[in-house]
Amino acid sequence: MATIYEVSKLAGVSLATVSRVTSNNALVSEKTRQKVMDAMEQLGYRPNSIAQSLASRRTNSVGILVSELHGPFFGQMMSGIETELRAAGKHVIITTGHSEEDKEKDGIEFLKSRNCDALIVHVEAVSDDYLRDLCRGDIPVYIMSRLVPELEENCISLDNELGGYLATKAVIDQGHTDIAYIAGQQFKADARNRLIGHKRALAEHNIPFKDSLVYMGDFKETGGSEGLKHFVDNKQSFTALVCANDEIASGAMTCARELGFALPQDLSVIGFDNVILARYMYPKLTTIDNPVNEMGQMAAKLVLKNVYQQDKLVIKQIFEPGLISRDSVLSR
Amino acid sequence: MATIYEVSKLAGVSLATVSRVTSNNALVSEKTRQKVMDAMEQLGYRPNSIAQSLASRRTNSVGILVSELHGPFFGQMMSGIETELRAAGKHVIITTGHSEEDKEKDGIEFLKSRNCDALIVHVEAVSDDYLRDLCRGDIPVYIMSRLVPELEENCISLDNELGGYLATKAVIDQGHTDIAYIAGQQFKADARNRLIGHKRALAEHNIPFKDSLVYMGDFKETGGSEGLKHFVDNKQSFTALVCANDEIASGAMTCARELGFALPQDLSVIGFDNVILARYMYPKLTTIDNPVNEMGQMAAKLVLKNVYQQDKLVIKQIFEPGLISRDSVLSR
DNA sequence: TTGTAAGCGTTATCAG
DNA sequence: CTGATAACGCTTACAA
Repeated sequence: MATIYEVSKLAGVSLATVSRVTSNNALVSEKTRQKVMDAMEQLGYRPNSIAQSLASRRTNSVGILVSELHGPFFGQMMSGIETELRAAGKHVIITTGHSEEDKEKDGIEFLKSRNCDALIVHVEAVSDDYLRDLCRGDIPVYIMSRLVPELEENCISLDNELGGYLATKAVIDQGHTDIAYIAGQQFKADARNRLIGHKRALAEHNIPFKDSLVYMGDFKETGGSEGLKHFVDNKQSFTALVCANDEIASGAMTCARELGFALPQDLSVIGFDNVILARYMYPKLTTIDNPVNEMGQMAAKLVLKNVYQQDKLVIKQIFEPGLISRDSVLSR
Repeated sequence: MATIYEVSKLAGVSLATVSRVTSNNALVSEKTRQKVMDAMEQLGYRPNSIAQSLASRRTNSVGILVSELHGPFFGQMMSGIETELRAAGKHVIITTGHSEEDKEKDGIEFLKSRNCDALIVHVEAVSDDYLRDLCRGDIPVYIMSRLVPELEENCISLDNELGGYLATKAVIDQGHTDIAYIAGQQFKADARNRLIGHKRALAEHNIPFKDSLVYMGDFKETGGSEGLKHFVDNKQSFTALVCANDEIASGAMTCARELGFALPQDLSVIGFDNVILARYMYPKLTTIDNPVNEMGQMAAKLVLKNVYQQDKLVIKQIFEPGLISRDSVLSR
């Protein structure tokens, strides 16, 4: 591979000048620029990004930490991030935290050791304090889908309370008043806020909140099936089921069918996230849109703006969820 | 951040010695090693990976090119690759090709410019010739889910012909003889081979192959719905539908239901890939397992072995698909 | 507008 | 087993 040295020789200019034309930021006369370009072309020169990084103290890489590499949620998120960053010539280094504290911290260390210019993390297990500490370090960190007090500037998040509210309101608007709720793990802020939104919707419509109609599950299919069984075992009666995410809804629907419910006639179900599989389910799932892809793009823009000085980018830090009506909620 | 220089000073040894203990490969006396370790500890020293790369001409990064970052198929694949590589202290730089020739080539160039030690690519649009050329270059390239003639050594692939055979055989074994098939785009080798397997299964069971029962679609939901409509519009009669992948199956099932079919009573459907959503569909989809996750791991092992000299790893280049029986195929 | 030269933080080669 | 010292390929003051 040709080096900048050979280019400078062939073009008959100094190293510095070649560097100037490649980085395209300093003033070089059109004539010399052309000479240099020709030489580069002729030698098939491509700058060595490692050497560039070492000298400029900038790697043009941003580290991404997600819980999992698979799953529609993270897929959308990474997709949004990568598209935006790639277009700007930056690359993403991706690693996983598996929603476990140790692994999340480990992933972050790993990324830091890789000299990323910035980090975009989706962490669930690590504490707010840890994050505040982390943000005090020398590498900029941006946080996805989580609003950390004192770190609002670094967060891209969804208004989960509103989402929870909208979900429950959607079934109330269809005439339901006996409404069960399967929640996510309450150590996760989004799960907590969605539940709060649920309660607000009930209160606003004068429907008394009953503990017996809430099941604390987790964000997985099994959470849904266990939740539904729990309600049935306890002889609760309800015509609508609000689920804290789509996977829960899927598990609950499968289970409901096994227990002999006709869907959506005997039971209306609403999810949250509008993850791809919501479209594939039967009946197609009514749910709350979580614009993860856009949020991913926005996180990328945030780093482009703050870290790479792309000043005119407009940033939006809090996103609003919206109702996606499909076939799983029936009017009473 | 402390540098190797400060460590060497504090430990009272030379740069070279510090380097020896960090890279842990040369012989250093236990005593000096300890001194150095202490100094590193005390300074919170972490080697600068960029400088290491520049000096050692090795980045410890492997470039991954997938068609999309979202979607269960690629999720599984990346997951397999990342887990394995991360455990070995290597990192992955991920980018996308969107199944378009230009973008795939572009992605590869991007990765090359990033000085990756190796590339693992899942490309669909680029020609075999291009890949053969690419492999002649100085950076090792490994190819996922595609068997390129003359490049067998660099490929990790699935026996798609066998998979296609197994899918069709599965419905034949359940007593079906009128079998429709919705294929994927025939410029993709896997789509072609699955169809060949389908034909072999028919032939082996003395079921005449009829052109009218094959629809050339694409690997998406819409391919499934269009295919099914096509057969119905042409008044074809069939009791089983074999789909070239799960998304096609999903589209076909949704469409079938809209057309008034009861599933699986009126129509048995089988998919291919055993992508996560297969579990979520109703009825749960019978399909062919495509062990993408394992294949991803294996690709990673291949680079660990060939590029990073982890010699004792055992490599398997061709994977076998298997039948996953669920609820969407009914016995006649 | 262009050139000179000093880093950037390591690894690797050679002596000792 | 340890130490000098020259790369690695580029960026960036500073000078001209």
